Amino acid sequence: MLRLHDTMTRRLMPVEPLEAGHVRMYTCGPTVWNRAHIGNFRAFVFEDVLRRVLEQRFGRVTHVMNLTDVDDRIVKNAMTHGHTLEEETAPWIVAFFADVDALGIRRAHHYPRATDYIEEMVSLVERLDAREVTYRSDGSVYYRIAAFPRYGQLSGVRAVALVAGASGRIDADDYTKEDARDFALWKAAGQGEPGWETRLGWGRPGWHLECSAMNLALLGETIDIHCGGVDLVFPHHENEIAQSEAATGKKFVRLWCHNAFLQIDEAKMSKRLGNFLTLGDIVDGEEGRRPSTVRYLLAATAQYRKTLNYSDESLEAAKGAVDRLILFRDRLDATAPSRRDGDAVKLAARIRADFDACLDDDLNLPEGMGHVFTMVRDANRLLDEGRVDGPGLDALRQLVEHVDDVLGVLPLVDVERAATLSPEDRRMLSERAEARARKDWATSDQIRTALARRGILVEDTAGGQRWRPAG
RNA sequence: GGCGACGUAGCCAAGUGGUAAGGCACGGGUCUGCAAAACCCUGAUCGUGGGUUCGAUUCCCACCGUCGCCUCCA
Repeated sequence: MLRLHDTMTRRLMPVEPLEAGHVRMYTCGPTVWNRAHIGNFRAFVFEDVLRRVLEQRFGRVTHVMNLTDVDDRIVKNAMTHGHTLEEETAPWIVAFFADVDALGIRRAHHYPRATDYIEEMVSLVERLDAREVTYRSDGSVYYRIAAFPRYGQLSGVRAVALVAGASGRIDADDYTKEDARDFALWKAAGQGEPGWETRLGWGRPGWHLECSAMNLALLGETIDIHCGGVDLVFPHHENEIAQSEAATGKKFVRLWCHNAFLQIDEAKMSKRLGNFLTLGDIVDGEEGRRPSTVRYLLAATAQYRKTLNYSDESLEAAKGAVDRLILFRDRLDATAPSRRDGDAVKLAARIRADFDACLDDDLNLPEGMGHVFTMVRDANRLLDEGRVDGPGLDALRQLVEHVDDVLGVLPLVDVERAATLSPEDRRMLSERAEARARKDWATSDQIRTALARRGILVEDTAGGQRWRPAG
């Protein structure tokens, strides 16, 4: 049984969807004001792994991820550039999906944009008005935290302990609120600023409102799982709870999952600190890293609730792990069944059970991969000894497929390989094969060296030469 | 100041009340025309100090260190 750490109760909770065989999941998506960096993608990759496990266990998942396409930064940039909001965000949305695809992240079923749900948000505010948890000030609408006694339950942040501006991230004077803890549901917009003329007046939605409104519209009043980075626990998710539960009177989320940060040079990777890298930086940079390596690093290097360190060495190690796995898959594909049987079927069954158990235990993919690599060693030994028969090969192949159904790196490697070989590379490979056929080692080695400089590693096997991309 | 997380071999990182997975790197070996891959061998007593226990890296306390959240950052 799959169990996940629930932020609300702070314990492992079994996943039991409200509707049998159908999990409803909402994950906080990007604010499209800039290109998302790989720290952001740690969250999206984690959520993708979760989604894949949920699909294995429950069959059906409805996954919603919002695109926040209106916020203070977007408004500011749009005005600076003379863009509409849509013009300002369009390129970043395109870039986001390019990275999602490059990292093999399964696309959510819905990517609602905040700006497409203005009416839903206005209605939600009206419902909150009816519950008397709102108030007006300077044309904006605020949520009165004092009216929601459960406030703070998710984050453990006690109301009294909150110090306005303690993080140094906001100028508290910018807001005219009754209480520093209150937050804007609807923000009055100035002349010439982007906004919407609505029943709440001229303005734009506050940050948290969209998630409550779109959850309600696409998944219903109570959802099974809601995910995001730990930084969203407070205030974002706390505020979502306050909005949603005050409006519906029902439990909003049954299980809250939050992933830890990606760290670089002993600090959280973030736009604000300027210590961030995008997928493009890594893939197009000098090292020429591959998306499959980045995915492995983000998905399988550390358990999702542990801080993960980014460094060139950790990328190198991730690459090594991907190589080991892909070479093993290749070997299985290239191997003919032997007569003798070394119990590979039993080995595969045992490792599969171990792997699944690790994932069931709060998605511990790093531990699961430990079992997988133990299997790779044992299976390679059996293959060396010629002790894997037909059923054994099938079982091992199916196991690799089962593992990668969660890990998701093998298809990326296949794409990378297809894109790596130029016509010139192909010509050199066939020349080398010919040289080898006539035992012209000098020419053969020379071409191998030349290909290596072009990023193609060639190696010889009993079945002929094979190659793989370096980097 | 409030709340929380973490500290395991050169690096990354699992894990357990009974003497510690896996990946990368390093060294030796088998195999190979050479190399690669693969396989074999080799490395840590788990931040520090106490406590509980027959026994703790794993539970408790203190301390040291690192990191995060505390209003629009995944």
